[in-house]
Amino acid sequence: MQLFIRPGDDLPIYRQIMRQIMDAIAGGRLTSGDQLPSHRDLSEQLVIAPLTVKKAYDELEALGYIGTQRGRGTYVAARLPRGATAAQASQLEASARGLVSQAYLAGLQLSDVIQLIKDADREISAAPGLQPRKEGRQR
Amino acid sequence: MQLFIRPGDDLPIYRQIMRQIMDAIAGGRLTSGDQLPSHRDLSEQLVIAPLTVKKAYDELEALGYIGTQRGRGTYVAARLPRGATAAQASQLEASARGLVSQAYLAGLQLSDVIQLIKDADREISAAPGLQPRKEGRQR
Amino acid sequence: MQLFIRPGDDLPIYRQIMRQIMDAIAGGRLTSGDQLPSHRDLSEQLVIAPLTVKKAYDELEALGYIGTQRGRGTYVAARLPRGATAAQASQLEASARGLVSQAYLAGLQLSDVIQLIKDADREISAAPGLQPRKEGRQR
Amino acid sequence: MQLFIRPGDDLPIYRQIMRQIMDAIAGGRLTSGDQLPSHRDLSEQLVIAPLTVKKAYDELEALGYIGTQRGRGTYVAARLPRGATAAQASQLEASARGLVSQAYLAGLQLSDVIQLIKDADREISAAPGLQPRKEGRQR
DNA sequence: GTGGTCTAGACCACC
DNA sequence: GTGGTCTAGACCACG
Repeated sequence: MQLFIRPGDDLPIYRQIMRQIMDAIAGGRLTSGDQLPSHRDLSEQLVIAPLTVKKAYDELEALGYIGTQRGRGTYVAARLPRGATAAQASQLEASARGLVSQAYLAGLQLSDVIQLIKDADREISAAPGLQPRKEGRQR
Repeated sequence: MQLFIRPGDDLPIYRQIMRQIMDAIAGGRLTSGDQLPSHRDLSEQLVIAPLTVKKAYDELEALGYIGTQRGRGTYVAARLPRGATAAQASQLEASARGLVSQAYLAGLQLSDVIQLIKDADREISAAPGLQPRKEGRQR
Repeated sequence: MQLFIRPGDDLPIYRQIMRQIMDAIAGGRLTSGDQLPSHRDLSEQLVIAPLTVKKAYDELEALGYIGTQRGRGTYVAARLPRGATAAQASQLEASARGLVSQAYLAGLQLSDVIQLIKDADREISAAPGLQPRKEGRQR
Repeated sequence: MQLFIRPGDDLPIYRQIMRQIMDAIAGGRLTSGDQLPSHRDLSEQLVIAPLTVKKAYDELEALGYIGTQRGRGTYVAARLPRGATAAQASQLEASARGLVSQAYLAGLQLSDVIQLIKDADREISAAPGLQPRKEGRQR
C-alpha cells in the first residue's frame, strides 16, 4: 500500500487521498470490486485522523467511484462514472487551458507541454501506488 | 475589459482574477507596460469587494507580474518572471498529471488529451480577453 | 421463494428482509400459519451470514409477526398485530410526509403521488413475492 | 427560524436537518437564492456540534440543493435538481410501496392512505418552518 | 472489525 | 463574520 500525503500542502489532505485513489483507478491499478483499506487502517498508516480519511471516502462515494457496505468494507464501484458529462468536459477544457497558460508563463512551448502530458500518462499508467487488499490477504 | 468571475467557484475569487490576468499575459494579450484598471474600477465592474481585487493585484505584484506606481496606476511588469523555477516545473508536472488522470476517468485517451492541449493553446493565443487600457483612455 | 437483497443499500440487510416479509404479510401472500424457510436455508439462498437472517426473524418475532416453535420451524403468527398504535400512526404520517416531500422535489404533483400510491397498492396485492413453504414440502 | 431535531431519533441528526430543509424547498418556503443560517448559528440554536450541521449542508450541496460561497454564506441553489432521474423514480416507487405496506399492516385501507397523502401535502405546503435570513435581517 | 454518527474544540483562508 | 479543514477522542449499528 503506497499512499503519500504532504501535510502542509496547498491541497487538503482528504483531497490528496481522493486524487491518489482516482489516479489509481484512472491508471487501472484499482478496478471495480477491489477493496480499499478501512479508513481506520489507512488513517493509522498515514498518521492522520480517521475522520480525514473517511471524508475522502465519503466524497469518493458521493462521486460514485467507490461504495461502502456497512460492516464489510469499502470497494471500488462496479460501474464507474465514466462518460464525459457536459460539466466534466468543460472542466477538462478549463484545466487544459490552465496548464497551457501556466506553461507559457514559464517559457515553455506547445511541444514541451505535450511532452509533459506524455510523461504524465506514463507515470499514471505505470506507478505502483495503492495496493488493494484482495480477499483474505493483508494481516 | 472582459473578466469573468464565478462567485461560488472552487477557486477563490481573487485567484480567479489572478489566473485570468496571468492567462492574458501568457497569451500575449497583455504585455509589459500595459496598464491595468484600478482595483476600484475593476471591483465595481465585477460587483465584488475592492479588497478582493486588491488582494489579487498584491499577489500578482509579489510574484513579479505587475507593478504599481503610486498615483499613476498599475502596469504589467517590464521584466516578466519567465524561466522555469524548480518549483514551477514540479507544479507543472503535477498539473499535467492531474489533467491526464481526470481525462482518463472521463474515458478519454492520450490522443484526446493532446487535442485538448492544442485547443487550449489556440484559445489562449487568440482569445480577445482582458482589454488593456492603453495610455490616456480613462474610464 | 423470491427475496431480494441489495448488499450496499442504505437499509441494513436484516431490515430489507424484515420489510419484504412484512410486505408479503400486508399483501396477503403470507398469512397466519404459513411456514417460513429456516434461517439457515434462507441465508444460504441469499448468500449472507445466517446471523443476519436470524436477526431479521428475531425482530419480526419481537414485533409479533412471526413465531418460532422449537424443532418445528418458524411460522407467521396466528394473531397478527393489527390495530394502529399511536406510534404507528405518527410514523405513518411521517412516512407520508417524507414521500410527498420527496415527490415534490422531483417535480411531481399531488395527483402524481396518489397515482404512485395506487400503483404500489396494486403491486403489493398482486406480486408473487415470498413463496411460503406449505406443509411437508421440505427443501 | 424553526427547525426541530430529536436527538435520540432513528434518523441521524444531520439527516433530520437535511430533510427539513428539503421539505422547506419542496414546500416553497425556501426558494432559490434564499440564504440559510450559518452552520455555526444553526448549531448553536439547535444545541448540537457545528460539524453536524455542516455535514447536513455538505450533503445538501453535493445533492445540488444548496451552494456555498466562501466568506459569504450558504444559499439555496439557483437551479434546483428537479427532473425525475431514473434513480429518483424508482426510489419514489419503493417509498410508496413501503408506505402502503406499512399502512396495510396497521389495518388501513387504500382510501386511508390517500387521505394520509393529502394531509401531508397540506402540511408541507403550509407549514411555517425554517425562516430564511433575507438580506440584512436577523439579529 | 467495519462503517456511521457525534462531540468540542482548533486553525486557516476568504470576503 | 463566513466557510474549509483537521484533531482526538467517543458510542452505536452492522455482519
